[in-house]
Amino acid sequence: MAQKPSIPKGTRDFSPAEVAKRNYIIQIIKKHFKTYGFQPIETPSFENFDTLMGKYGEEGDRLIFKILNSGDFISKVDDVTYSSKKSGSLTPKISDKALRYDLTVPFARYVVMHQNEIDFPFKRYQIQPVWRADRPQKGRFREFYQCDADVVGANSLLQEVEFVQLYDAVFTDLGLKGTTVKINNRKVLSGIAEVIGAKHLLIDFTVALDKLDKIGEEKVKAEMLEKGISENAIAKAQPLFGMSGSASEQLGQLKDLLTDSEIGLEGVAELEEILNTIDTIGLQSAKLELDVTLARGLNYYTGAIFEVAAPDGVKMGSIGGGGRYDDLTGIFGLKDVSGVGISFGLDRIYLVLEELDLFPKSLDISLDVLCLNFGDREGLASLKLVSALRNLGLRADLYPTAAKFQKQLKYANKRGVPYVILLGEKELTEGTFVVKNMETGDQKAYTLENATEFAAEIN
RNA sequence: GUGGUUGUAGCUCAGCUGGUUAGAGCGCUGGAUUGUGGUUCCAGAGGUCGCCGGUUCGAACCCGGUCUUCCACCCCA
Repeated sequence: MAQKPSIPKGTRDFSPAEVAKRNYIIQIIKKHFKTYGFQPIETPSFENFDTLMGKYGEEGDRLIFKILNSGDFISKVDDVTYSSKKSGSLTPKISDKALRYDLTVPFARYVVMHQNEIDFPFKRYQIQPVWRADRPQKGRFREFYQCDADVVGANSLLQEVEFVQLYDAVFTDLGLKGTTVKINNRKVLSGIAEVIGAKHLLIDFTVALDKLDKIGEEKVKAEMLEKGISENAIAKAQPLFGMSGSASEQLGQLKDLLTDSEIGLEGVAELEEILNTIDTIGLQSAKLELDVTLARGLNYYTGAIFEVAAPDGVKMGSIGGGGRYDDLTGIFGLKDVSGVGISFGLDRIYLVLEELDLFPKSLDISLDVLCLNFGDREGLASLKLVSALRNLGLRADLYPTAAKFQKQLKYANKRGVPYVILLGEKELTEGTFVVKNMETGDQKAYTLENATEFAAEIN
C-alpha cells in the first residue's frame, strides 16, 4: 500500500512561481552585497557538534538539530551515562555533528581555519539555509535561508554605518519602503546593568527589557524581579522605561544614567557617531532609530546591535538583524579580530513582499513564447524556429504533441505565456509564422527567415 | 520545551442533538467548437472524512492516543 507522502514539520516545497520570487530577492541582495565589496563563501550544512554548541546560549543549544552518529552508536555509550537518562550528557556521546544554526558561527570558524589565506579586513557574504528545531509559526520555519554579510578585522565604526546603508539599499531596491533599522549597543546595556548593580544578570536583564514594547513596563519589571534583579536595581533603571524624544535627546538621558560607567559611555559615544554619520549621509527609504530596549538574544554581540522591522502594519517579526562581535573568533583560538555583520531573513522578506504585493508581475512569466504543434511536418519547421528564438535569448518552447488546438492554447493561457506562435500547413507553404499576442488577441505574420524581427519587437 | 487550535474532493469550505447512497463553489477531464485561449452551456471523473484504537445497533460527528496546521509563551530571521 502506498504511503501518504509528507514533509517534516516546518519545512516547505517551493513551486516554480515561489522559486522565481525567492530568486528575485536573492539576486537583489546579492547584487548589493557585491557592490559593497563582499565576496561569497559557502560552508557545510553541518558542522562538528562542538563548533556549534554553547555559542547561542542555553536556548540555542536546545534548538540545534543534532545528527545521530553512524553505526552502532548506542553500544559505545557507557552504562552510567546511558542509565542516567539525561539528554544533556547522553547527546554528546551519540552525536558529533549538528546542522548549521546560523551563518555567523560557521563564518568565525572559517576565518580561524583560513586565517593565513585571508586578506584582512575580510568582507564575505553567504546565502545558505540554516536549521532550527523550533516550533513553527507564521514566518518561523525549521529550515530557512539567511543572507549574511560580515566584515572581520576592522574596528572602525564606518563598518556599522556601511551596514545601515546596505540595509537601506537592499530594501529600497526591493520596493519595500518604510522599514525601520533599529540600533542599540551592547556596551550601553552592559553599562546599565553595571550602574544598577546587576552586572551578573546582564542576559536576563536585557531579555526582559527587550519585551518592553510588547508586554509593557509592569510585566517587564515583574520578569526582572523574578530573575533575581532587585527592586532597588530596577528603580535605578527607571529612566529606561520612559525614554522618548529624538535620538540625541535619548543619548543625553543615557549619558546622565551612565556617568559612572566607562563602558556605558563608550557605547553611547559609538551610537552617537553612527547616528550622526547616517544623519549626514542620509538614507533612501529606511529610517534608523535608536532603541535602547533592543537586546537580541545572541550573546556573542559586544557592540552595535541591529534589528530590522517591517513597515508599519505588517505583522511580522524582524526581517533582519546583526551586530558587532569582538571576540567570536577568540572561541576558536584567534584573538583580537573584531567582526560586524548583518543578516537578511529571506523567508520573512518574502512573506512581507507577498503581503504588500510588491513582487514584479514579470516574475510570473516563465516562458516568453510557446509554439503550437500542428503535426510532424510543421513540427520540424517549428523546432527550427524555436531553436532560433532560443539562440536569440528568448525562453521558447514547442508544444510536444499535436494535441487539439484548444488544449494547446489553454495550456499557453495557464502558463501565462504572452506570445503563441502558429505554424500550420498554410504558414509552412507560405514560409511564414503567425504570432498571437495572448493578451490582446492580435495576430501578426512574419517570414520564417526573419525570426530576429519578432524577437526584437518583443524585447 | 509549555498551553491552546486545526484536519472532510486537487483548492476553499458546508455537513443539525450520532442515523441510510458525505455536499457546494472553484479547479480537472470530455463535449458544444477538426485553425483560435480567457466568457458561456452540457456531461463526467474524483473522498480509507489526517492516522490508530475505543464507546455504540450505528461515528465525519463522542472519548483516548498520535501526526499535522495555525496561534500564544519561550526564543528568534
